[in-house]
Amino acid sequence: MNTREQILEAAWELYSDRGFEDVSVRDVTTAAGVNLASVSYHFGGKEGLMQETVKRCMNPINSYRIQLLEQAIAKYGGAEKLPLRSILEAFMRPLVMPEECGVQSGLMLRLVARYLIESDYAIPSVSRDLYTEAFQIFVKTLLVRLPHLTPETLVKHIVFASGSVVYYHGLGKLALQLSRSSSVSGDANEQNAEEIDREQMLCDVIEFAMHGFGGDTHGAVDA
Amino acid sequence: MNTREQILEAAWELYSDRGFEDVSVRDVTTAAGVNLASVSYHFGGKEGLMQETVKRCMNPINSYRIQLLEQAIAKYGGAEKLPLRSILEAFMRPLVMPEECGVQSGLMLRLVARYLIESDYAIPSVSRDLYTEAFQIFVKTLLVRLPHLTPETLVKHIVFASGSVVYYHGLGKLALQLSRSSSVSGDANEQNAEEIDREQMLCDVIEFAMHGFGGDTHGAVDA
DNA sequence: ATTGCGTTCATACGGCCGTTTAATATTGAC
DNA sequence: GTCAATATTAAACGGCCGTATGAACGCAAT
Repeated sequence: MNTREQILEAAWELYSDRGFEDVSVRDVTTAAGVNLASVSYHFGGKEGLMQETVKRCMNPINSYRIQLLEQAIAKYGGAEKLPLRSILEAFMRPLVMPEECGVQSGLMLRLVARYLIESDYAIPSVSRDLYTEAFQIFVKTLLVRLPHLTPETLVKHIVFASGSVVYYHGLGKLALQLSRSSSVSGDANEQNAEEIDREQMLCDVIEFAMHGFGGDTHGAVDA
Repeated sequence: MNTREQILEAAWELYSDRGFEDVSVRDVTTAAGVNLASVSYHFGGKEGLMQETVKRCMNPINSYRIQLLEQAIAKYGGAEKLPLRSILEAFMRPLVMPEECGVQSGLMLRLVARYLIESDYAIPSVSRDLYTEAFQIFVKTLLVRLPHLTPETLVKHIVFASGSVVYYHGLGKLALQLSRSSSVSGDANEQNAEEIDREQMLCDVIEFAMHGFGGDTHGAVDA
């Protein structure tokens, strides 16, 4: 029964690092130290392994989102008193700090981004319900706080905010290099040593998005 | 000499639609109606074709960004009088309306997103200089308008804004479905008929980002 | 001890991949 | 018309891919 977990763990790491299409079943089983046929046996094939890998990552994220939102509502004693900042943090923190809900960080955002693009933005059916639930809860809660905005506008802004954090996670370091380097570096694409401070990044993107949300009202932003 | 162009055109379409790894050289040459070996002859191999395809798309985008910014500066008679909105539009419009600079729309954002992810966010060296130039020009211009912000902050915000538009372009329709559908639809992932109004989307994301930029100053946002 | 079942194993299969080769066709300068 | 340079072609190469197969193994229940 350990084989299944070993496969998932190796798959998670390889897929995040190199993408789905580029990683063969042999790569996964070799890294996991199990037999080639185990993937067919446990997951029915490569497609099944891919979906299971994404599911094991997306589901905790969406559950954690809902959990954080409920905690915040309880803390402030009702959705109507909930600061916009707390709502946004509940939605975005699981993306930036996935290890807080048991998902290995660092590779998560890239894995999800890969999957969404390669699958033509089709969320795997095993995760779709949970994804839908989380989305609807947040729209409803935001509607209490910002009743003058339409649900469509709220959805739009949530997607904007998510895109900000996902994109920055991927391109942030590169962009900093590009903006600095006055064509200093000889050979291109050298890896930058300094890691991005994720807590700071979360804070920044929340700040950015908060003004985007509040911008329509000029006053609903608190704290 | 026509063969080269036919290959590039077919490659562009197939790569954007199905991804780089998933499209074989045979797929491209068949769609282009040319011989299989032509790719090796004209581009040295698949990698060369991929880079050339991305280059033919990114370079016009970055050139158009610079062009729009210069036009706006000329219109307002100096960078110091340039509205923040115009700067942001100059940076983002080429992403949303690539056909204005000769790049087929619709598939462009997906192609770039795919390439960046699959190449580990390494911009092809053939486009890196132009990309760097555009980025530096915009940071410099923004610095004139928002002198109280650090270059690092500006870079961050530019990336945030770009992520918003890219992400929304990919997930916008899906997110709308998810937020609406109270588990109405039986079979998942049905294609939504209504197309997103791109001009409206550009306007929305500029509005969103503008408040994010201006949010730190509470007053620098004009018009 | 043996039966039955879930699991793991080594191995083989057909298929598509990217690239190469050598022959042929096309072109343009002289 | 000749000849070299450029461009296109058909065919083949070795290699890795995902999957299927049937035997071997572990182990509880009988």
